[in-house]
Amino acid sequence: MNFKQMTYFIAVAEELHFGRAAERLDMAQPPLSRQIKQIEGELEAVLFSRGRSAISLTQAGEKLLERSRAILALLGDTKLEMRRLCQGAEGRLRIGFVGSSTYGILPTIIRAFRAPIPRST
Amino acid sequence: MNFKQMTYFIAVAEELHFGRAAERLDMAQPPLSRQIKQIEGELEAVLFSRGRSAISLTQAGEKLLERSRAILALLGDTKLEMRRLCQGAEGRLRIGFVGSSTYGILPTIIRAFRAPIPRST
DNA sequence: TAAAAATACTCCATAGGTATTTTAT
DNA sequence: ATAAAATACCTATGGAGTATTTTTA
Repeated sequence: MNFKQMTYFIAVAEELHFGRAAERLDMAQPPLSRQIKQIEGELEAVLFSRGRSAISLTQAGEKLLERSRAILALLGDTKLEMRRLCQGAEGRLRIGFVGSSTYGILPTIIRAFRAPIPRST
Repeated sequence: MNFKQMTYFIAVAEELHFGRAAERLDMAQPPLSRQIKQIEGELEAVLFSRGRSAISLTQAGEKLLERSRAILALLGDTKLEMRRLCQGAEGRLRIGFVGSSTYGILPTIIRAFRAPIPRST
């Protein structure tokens, strides 16, 4: 089971209809059915009760829905955190030097930043 | 980023050495390096400071290690829960009927369970 | 210069698509 | 009989391997 399969499962669990879930996921119905089957195989659990004009979540399915949402939320949160940390790192970048005047050396620093990174020999 | 990449990242973060991490993951070093690079690209974050004889976690890397462990723990927990629910479902299966004696019909029930499921016409 | 990571390339597994069949009301 | 899910088959993306190059202490 992977994150993509979790989003697939959540879509089917919310729509309770493979066709509509596939549409919402912008994919075809057969690969969606197969992915759900694969999850069921891997977990050795039946997640949906299939009937012609109504599928419903089993007890295991209900639980998995809950957990999948929690896991995906934690993942999303982590991605935001990563972005935040990078911005923070940029925000903390300060350059200082000791000398009588900043103005003389500033253009040199700027040129150094803009120049291609030299290879070591 | 997916679960597999998380386990890759955790291995490198713990070993602080791509070669050893690859060995531990029972895979070659180049695909491991590529997967880590791919994570860094997706998250737009540098996770390791690379030096010749020492790599180390950046601040973002430390955070991701923490979060990855939490996410994988939650996933493992979920899988156990699924198994537990299925066992529970099996445990609740009871068959009853109204009649004077169980013994006469029991072999019939057993045969019915063992027979191939008939197709509807 | 040597140990380690990155790159180049090749191959294969699997996710996804289309067409079709099976199922259940 | 019909709507919906499952199956069959094909294609293509990308993950993993081997060989090699690049890096830096």
